[in-house]
Amino acid sequence: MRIKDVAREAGVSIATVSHVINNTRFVSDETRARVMSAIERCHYYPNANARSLASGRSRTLGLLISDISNPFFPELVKSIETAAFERGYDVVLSNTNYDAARTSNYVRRIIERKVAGVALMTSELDSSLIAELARRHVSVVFLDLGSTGVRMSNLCVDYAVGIDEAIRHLVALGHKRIAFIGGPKRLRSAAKRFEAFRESVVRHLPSAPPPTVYEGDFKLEGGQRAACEILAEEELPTAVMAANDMMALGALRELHTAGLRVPEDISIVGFDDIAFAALAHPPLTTVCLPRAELGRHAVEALMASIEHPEQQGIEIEIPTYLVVRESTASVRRTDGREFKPTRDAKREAHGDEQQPQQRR
Amino acid sequence: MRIKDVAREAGVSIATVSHVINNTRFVSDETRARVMSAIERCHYYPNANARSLASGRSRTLGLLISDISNPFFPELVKSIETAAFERGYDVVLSNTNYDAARTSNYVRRIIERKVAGVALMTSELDSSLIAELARRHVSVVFLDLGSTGVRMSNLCVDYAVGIDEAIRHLVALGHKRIAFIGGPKRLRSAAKRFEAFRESVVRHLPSAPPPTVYEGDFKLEGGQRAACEILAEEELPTAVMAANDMMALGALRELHTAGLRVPEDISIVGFDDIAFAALAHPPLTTVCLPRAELGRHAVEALMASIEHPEQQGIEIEIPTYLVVRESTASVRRTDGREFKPTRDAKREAHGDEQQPQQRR
DNA sequence: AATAAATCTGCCAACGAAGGCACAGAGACA
DNA sequence: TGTCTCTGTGCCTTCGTTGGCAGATTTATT
Repeated sequence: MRIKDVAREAGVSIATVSHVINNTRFVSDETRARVMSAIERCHYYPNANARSLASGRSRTLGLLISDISNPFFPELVKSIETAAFERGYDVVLSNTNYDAARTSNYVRRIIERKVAGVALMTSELDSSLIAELARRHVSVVFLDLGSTGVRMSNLCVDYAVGIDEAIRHLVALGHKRIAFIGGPKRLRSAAKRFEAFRESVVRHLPSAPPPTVYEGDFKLEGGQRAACEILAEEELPTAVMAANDMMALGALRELHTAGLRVPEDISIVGFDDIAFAALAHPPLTTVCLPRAELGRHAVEALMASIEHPEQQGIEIEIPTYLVVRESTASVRRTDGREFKPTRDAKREAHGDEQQPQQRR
Repeated sequence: MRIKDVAREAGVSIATVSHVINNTRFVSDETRARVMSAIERCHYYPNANARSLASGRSRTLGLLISDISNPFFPELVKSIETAAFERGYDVVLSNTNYDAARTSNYVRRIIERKVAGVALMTSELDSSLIAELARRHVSVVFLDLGSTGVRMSNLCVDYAVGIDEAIRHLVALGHKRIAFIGGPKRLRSAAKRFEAFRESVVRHLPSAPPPTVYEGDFKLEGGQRAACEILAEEELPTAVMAANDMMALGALRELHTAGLRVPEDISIVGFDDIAFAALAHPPLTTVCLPRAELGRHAVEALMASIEHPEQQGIEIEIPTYLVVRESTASVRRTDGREFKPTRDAKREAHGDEQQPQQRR
């Protein structure tokens, strides 16, 4: 069942069969029809490995993330996979598991496979690996990793818009003391989130005392620990913003077991809008990092740089936005009555509230 | 940077280089060392496509699931990917998205790629596709799809053990009226879960009235709808078991908004033990389907059938087990006092309570 | 009718590595 | 010294496509 058999069956040359399959040069309708029917009759499936060898590229995209079981990733992976599928590309998934050795091993495999492009979203990548990918002419798109000097595509998450929306939302609800639970400082994404928070608070609460900041680990436990610290403060904040939803959820749990009611006693805002967020109790107000969109853009950027290797280095900004749910509410005034929210606080955020599905 | 260059650099033949790389025939230590250093000096990365073409097999595993964003899958994918990585295989991920056309497209691609093996866990697979895979000599392992007649490996989830544990747990807590929220009847896995439930109830509550059964959709909404129906009953059950966690979570939410306290007023048991389960409020008692184990076994079975194509058709049972959290408690007696639980109810389940992580 | 310009198709050399076949050289043994 | 058996390597075909080059046929042009 090789192309040769199809050619014989159709009474044409191998080249012609190849060209009708790939649409790579004109073939008359009549010949094309003969070839098609021969392909059908032979149950011919082209050998992808032979094609890749001959053409030098495989119709494959690499996807290098840290851990698919981190609830941030599945949606991203799905959208990338879907976009790739539509373009005839397959996706090979690689979890670095936060392990540098493993990561470099993956990079090697990606190169050996002549993968057409890679989407990267893991901090385990040092510059030598990136240089290696560049040297081997693998198209690369960084997802929120900050530009790395190399002329490669880069999708940049705009943390500021969403976080600013969140702060405005809180301020409109009367909050003035807003604590922040950040991620590990060494991580770029954590730094960017914090910076956006800080600037926004300065802008909207210029006269308020500077917010207290706790360093978390982007995990549930970090949120819980931070919440404990918060609870130990003399004066509690009226709202807490966490740099990601897992920590927000951790804080939520901890504050709850401490007897505080959310949002009546304290408001919580998360970041990412993972599937859990909508299912939490109460459903979490959070800033959505639109991962499906990120994935789509990633594949588009990859395709562009595969097809036009000369014009590398696209930069795209992915905006974030607030999704208001039930973990935020008006701050209670010292006289026990509720703060009267301004109109801004009631405005609906444009989040599309999808519930995660379950079915097999 | 082809093997030819390495051969010249090392002063040996192409064949020798190939053989040191693949460890496929004896090479003297001295020659081997020369080759290794030449490989190093040349920064030689073997071309995976050429290797696959020449050998007829690519070191790739296919993974065909319905939807990675379904919280059931990420852990499974991770364990498969990890096990494959350790054996030098890459994983190409395919989401069928519950779409038959897409699925058959994927099967075609899998064949074209000369993938060494595929793990299947999606119901969008008709027998003609399976036959096609068999004809093209692709090793296949079914994950909980029921034996399909074909002589292929099959990992079978043993629902009965875990569900029986759950029912014993509930009965020990004094529950006698246990409702069941099932999955879509057409799905094999849903049928198996229900059957296990039914048998267990008959065994442990022989004199009780037959439990009421609600048909759900394996999604949050299905659980909510079922809970509504339950709330409309004249006599409420004291416990609800759902065929998966998403429905259990949906029911939990609905019962909660209806003013019922879980577990004080009604107990809930889920199935799967997805990451959400431990984060719910209250944390969900559920039957764990150990997906990491399932994934490991899948890869092992695949490797076995790749290396010994003659002895196909391995069958393995994956046990399930109860994880007791806080959504189940003693039933309240009609006199208002608590039912005194038997010792069985307090026994710790052997679940390893891992929190999902978040970090990038 | 001769010629030029399109159309359409075939031939064949890559692509990079695997693996069967064969052979040189070293040591064993007579 | 001749023969036999290992050991360790090299040569060369093969894997199934792609794509450059050129050839054959048809159609437009003068």
